[in-house]
Amino acid sequence: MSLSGMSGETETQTGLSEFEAQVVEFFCDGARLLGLPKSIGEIYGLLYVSQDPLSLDDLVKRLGISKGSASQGLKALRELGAVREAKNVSGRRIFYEPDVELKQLVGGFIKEQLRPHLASGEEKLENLRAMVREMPGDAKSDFYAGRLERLGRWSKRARIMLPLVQKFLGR
Amino acid sequence: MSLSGMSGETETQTGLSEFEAQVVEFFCDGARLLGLPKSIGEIYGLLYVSQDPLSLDDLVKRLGISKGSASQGLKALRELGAVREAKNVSGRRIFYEPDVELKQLVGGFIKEQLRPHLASGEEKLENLRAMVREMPGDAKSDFYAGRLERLGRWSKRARIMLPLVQKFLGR
DNA sequence: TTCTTGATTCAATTTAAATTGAACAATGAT
DNA sequence: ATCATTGTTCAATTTAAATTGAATCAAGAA
Repeated sequence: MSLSGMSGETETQTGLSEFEAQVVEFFCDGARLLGLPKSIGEIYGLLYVSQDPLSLDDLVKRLGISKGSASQGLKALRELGAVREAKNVSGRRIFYEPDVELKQLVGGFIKEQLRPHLASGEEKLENLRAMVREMPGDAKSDFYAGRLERLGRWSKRARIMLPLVQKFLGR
Repeated sequence: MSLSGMSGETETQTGLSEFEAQVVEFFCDGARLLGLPKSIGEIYGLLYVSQDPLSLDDLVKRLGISKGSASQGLKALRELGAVREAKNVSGRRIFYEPDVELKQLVGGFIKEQLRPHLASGEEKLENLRAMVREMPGDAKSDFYAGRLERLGRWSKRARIMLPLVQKFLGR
């Protein structure tokens, strides 16, 4: 409990209060868990704990990260639908605020991170099936076919599961 | 379609057939998706595509990985409950086979990977709540309290969700 | 138009994670 | 007991990923 003046903080301040730092760390852990770079967790975390939208420059100054990181992180977060531009009062500088609806966050993550991987997996699985079809029908190819069938069931489960998860978490 | 002799393969062979290689790669992708090292995907993948249990040495030779990697990878897979020792006919060498029940795999992953992280998150969240309680009750601390409340809801959702996912995927 | 400020890009660097392999333990055979 | 074989550990290395920052681009302002 120190860095941030307890009173009139402008948005030009530097560093984080103890509380802010801990929230940021909390989201870092979250990012890791999801396989995202920690800078993304930091950025989202600071936006999450801030009452007012922040600019790229604010993020750079307060988190002590580079402009490059901040820009790339914000880009990723926009693509995930986890942040949006706040409607802009002042000049041409863009301010960001977090989307705090779990529903959106989960939806974006599934759409941007999970689905593509699952789709490429499906593809590879189909290739494997084709390879087994080419094989002479012996005991081994039967074994392979069985294994692939099982993989197909896993994959199907995943496809059914995702919308359910999404539905459950939305609202 | 080349490396593996189409006929009498002993378990001492080297390298992977095209089919095996593709299955192994499939599981590598899966491992990445789950945030696990690729060697773990390779090991599980090769076990998955093998009719007979394999020893650490088999894995080293066929995957071309080091003994260290194989040992550590098998350890992790055992802890996840993703592989088990096959009952041992021959000498003191240990042979492994995969657990191919999605239910077990998911259960192990949740128990070993997810739960610990979620638990530590809960802890940090509780710390944050304590910090807010210490704050003077002004507009900002109210804002913080609101944000934390929301985080608490996310966390609760996750706690409810996991058993459901597990139940759905098991059988 | 040029100048200034803000944002993006990407090659170079740094950091973190996974892998190696040599040394060490453990276990069984002789 | 010793020897031979198998498995583990962990410091050093390699590899992959994230971060930096200088160059570039874009958009108003003058």
